[in-house]
Amino acid sequence: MPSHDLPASAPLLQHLNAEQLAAVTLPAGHALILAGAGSGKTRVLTTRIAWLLQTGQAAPGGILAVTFTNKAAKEMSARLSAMLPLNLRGMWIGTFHGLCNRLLRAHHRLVGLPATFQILDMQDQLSAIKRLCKQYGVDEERYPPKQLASFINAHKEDGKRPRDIPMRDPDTQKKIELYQLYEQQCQREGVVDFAELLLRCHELLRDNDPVRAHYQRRFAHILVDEFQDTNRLQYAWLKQLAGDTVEGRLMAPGSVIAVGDDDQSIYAFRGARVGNMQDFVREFGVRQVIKLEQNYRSYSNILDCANALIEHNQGRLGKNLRTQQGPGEPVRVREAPTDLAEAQWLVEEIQNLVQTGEAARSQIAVLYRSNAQSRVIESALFSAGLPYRVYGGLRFFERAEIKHALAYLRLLENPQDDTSFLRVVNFPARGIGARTLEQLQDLARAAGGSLHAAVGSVPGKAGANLAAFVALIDQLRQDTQQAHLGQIIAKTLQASGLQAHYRSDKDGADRLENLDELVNAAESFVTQEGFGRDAVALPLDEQRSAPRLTQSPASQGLDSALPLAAPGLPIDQDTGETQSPLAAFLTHAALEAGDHQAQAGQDAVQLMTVHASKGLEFDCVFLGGLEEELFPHQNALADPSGLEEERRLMYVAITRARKRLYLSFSQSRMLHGQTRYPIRSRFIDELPEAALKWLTPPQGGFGSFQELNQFAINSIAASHRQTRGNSSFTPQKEVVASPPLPARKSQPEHGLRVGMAVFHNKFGEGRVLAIEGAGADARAHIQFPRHGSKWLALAVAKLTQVE
DNA sequence: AACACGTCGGTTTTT
DNA sequence: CCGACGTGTT
Repeated sequence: MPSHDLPASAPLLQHLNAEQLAAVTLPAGHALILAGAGSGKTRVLTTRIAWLLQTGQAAPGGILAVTFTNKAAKEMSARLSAMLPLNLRGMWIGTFHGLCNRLLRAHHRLVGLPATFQILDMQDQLSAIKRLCKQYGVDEERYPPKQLASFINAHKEDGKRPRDIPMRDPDTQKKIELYQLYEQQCQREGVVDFAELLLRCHELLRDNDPVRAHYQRRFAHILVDEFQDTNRLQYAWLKQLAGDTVEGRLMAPGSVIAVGDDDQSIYAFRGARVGNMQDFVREFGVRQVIKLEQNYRSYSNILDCANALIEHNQGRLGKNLRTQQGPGEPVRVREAPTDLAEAQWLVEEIQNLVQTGEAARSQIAVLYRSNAQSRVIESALFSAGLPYRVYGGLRFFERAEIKHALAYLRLLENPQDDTSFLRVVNFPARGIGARTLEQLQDLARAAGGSLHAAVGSVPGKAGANLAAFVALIDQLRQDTQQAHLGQIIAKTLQASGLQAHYRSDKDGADRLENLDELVNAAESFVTQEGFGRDAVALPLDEQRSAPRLTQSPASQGLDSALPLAAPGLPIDQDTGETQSPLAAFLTHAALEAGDHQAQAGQDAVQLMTVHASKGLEFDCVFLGGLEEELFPHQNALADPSGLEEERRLMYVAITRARKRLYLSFSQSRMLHGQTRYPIRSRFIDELPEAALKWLTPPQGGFGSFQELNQFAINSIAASHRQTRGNSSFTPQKEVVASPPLPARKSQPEHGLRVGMAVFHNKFGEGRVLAIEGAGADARAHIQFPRHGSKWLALAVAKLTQVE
């Protein structure tokens, strides 16, 4: 390895701009890199690592790079190995959960976990909680399992165990109790949920000085991707790894590089804390904040929109994207009369783009705020015969048949896993009914053991059936002792009766296929992991260098941890214990739910939520439904921080587009089976006119949010004047939303007049309060007794006069 | 044990 | 309007 060899590193640094170069070649120490959208963030991260290695400032074993998603981790690894002919295996590159899992496997004894501990995904966690609730006779109306799950997860992600939670009301106390019981249940069964992986790992580092010291020494270079999305616990975990805090100051000799963009923080709802960025600067004594503002993705009209929009947020770290590309096309804005018309227009526009060769289908994305919006768009695309692909939905390892198969496999590994036991004890059906299981659960609880252990105590026919199930599992375990992973799974599918069950099911063909795919996935997993069989992790002192050829392929996850057992370290002697291929595969299945198995449509229009689009880019982006209460979403409007997150979301959407951006909104929209008449999103009004091209008259219709807002202020003031002394006055939304009375009188082609009684299919009978506009833009303000007052577009609303 | 019916709720999502 | 889920029926 060349050391401090500038010529050698020169090609690596060749195509970097000044900001990027500065970030890549930062001297050791903590730094924050504010990386704007499309500014080459991943490139900087990977080049930084490559540069550290190439210049001999770091050995592979000294590097820890952490991301949120497996996708990001894989991309980083891929780009790194393309850059350097180096062995990546000593490096710790992975997700927070993946890395924590690795640490916990290596030190499972220290944290009191069995070597075979299994990971619960969200579904598993929820069913474990439901089971717990039934067991303890919890009123599921009062304490919905879903709510309990989020209570538990939120506290774990805040670093809190049951005893750390202050109990205010009896309700909270009950939840704390259940959290504690849930913990005990998990512990007894040898399972951990996602949040537990992080918390347990955090506690491992916190409570074991030599372990912590060891990793602190080892990971001299820590790099964090998407730092704005870290939660409290992840940040605390990073701090543990970075160094000890003495009198409030972090004594960290190493280097933590946090890369993120506060303007793209869109996951507060799941615990992300942008505040970690400011905290990081303060607590790590960061002196270097580097901004990557040069954008390599979009034309300037698009960036102008992004910059102007995000400018409306308060308390930003401050950043302005710039580009050397020209203005490009203007950003198109269009108002549609209905959501259906919006979708049809969008499809026509897409067809144009494709036919003129402007863009490939796969380079066109349709983004929306909520999944429900995809329905109309999908049907329009479908009728037009345009191939499309919808992101999201079930992933491979989340499919029911796969989860069933995995449950059998988990029982082979860990018979105590009651969640898995219950999932498959009677699937396929074995005549073990709910009554029997209730009985079994009672017995198990009384004995304080697992269901598996209690099977023998169930009398009669039911007991015999249960015993047969247990015998099946035990037999299977025995029969597969010497088998390869693929064989184990194939045998399990057969012996469990799963295969037979789906074969006899008239529409079980897909599921059968998926089960076959599971065998394939396992085989390719083994092959892939096998590459790591002779991997050596080089500790910083490079004392160990001998390949550990004796390890089983699947122990790859451990091998980097092994050399850490430096002399004097109270690390389990058994970290040399290899994980079986099966155990490794089960972990893999839990931590990586697999690809969204969408249609393999090669060249298809891409449909997804704005959230799902983060990190992606497309030549052409359509963003529909830009309406108040949809985007920004109603539920986010309650507090200013919610609105700001919506704005960041809009910012993310805008910055996905390379060449063309289309924004649209509709005068009416079907939602939850009700037609709504929204007004256009305030976000549209926050964009610079100069960068826009309105495809429909901008002032047509209801006017902007600002206008309504201004009117609201006036009208509330007016109402207050009028209703002075009337304490019961509350500004109703409908009142607030009424525009001023029309100054001009229009020709009433629609035949409506103020004061008239009308009938509407949905809202029933109502009275016309006001009419505004003419022709296609005509709207009436109508008071309905049941639904309050509504502004209806007369071109759209079906109204009939009532005598 | 499979099916039918009624109720309820309904942003965003990764691990 | 539409899907998930839970309860009740055959």
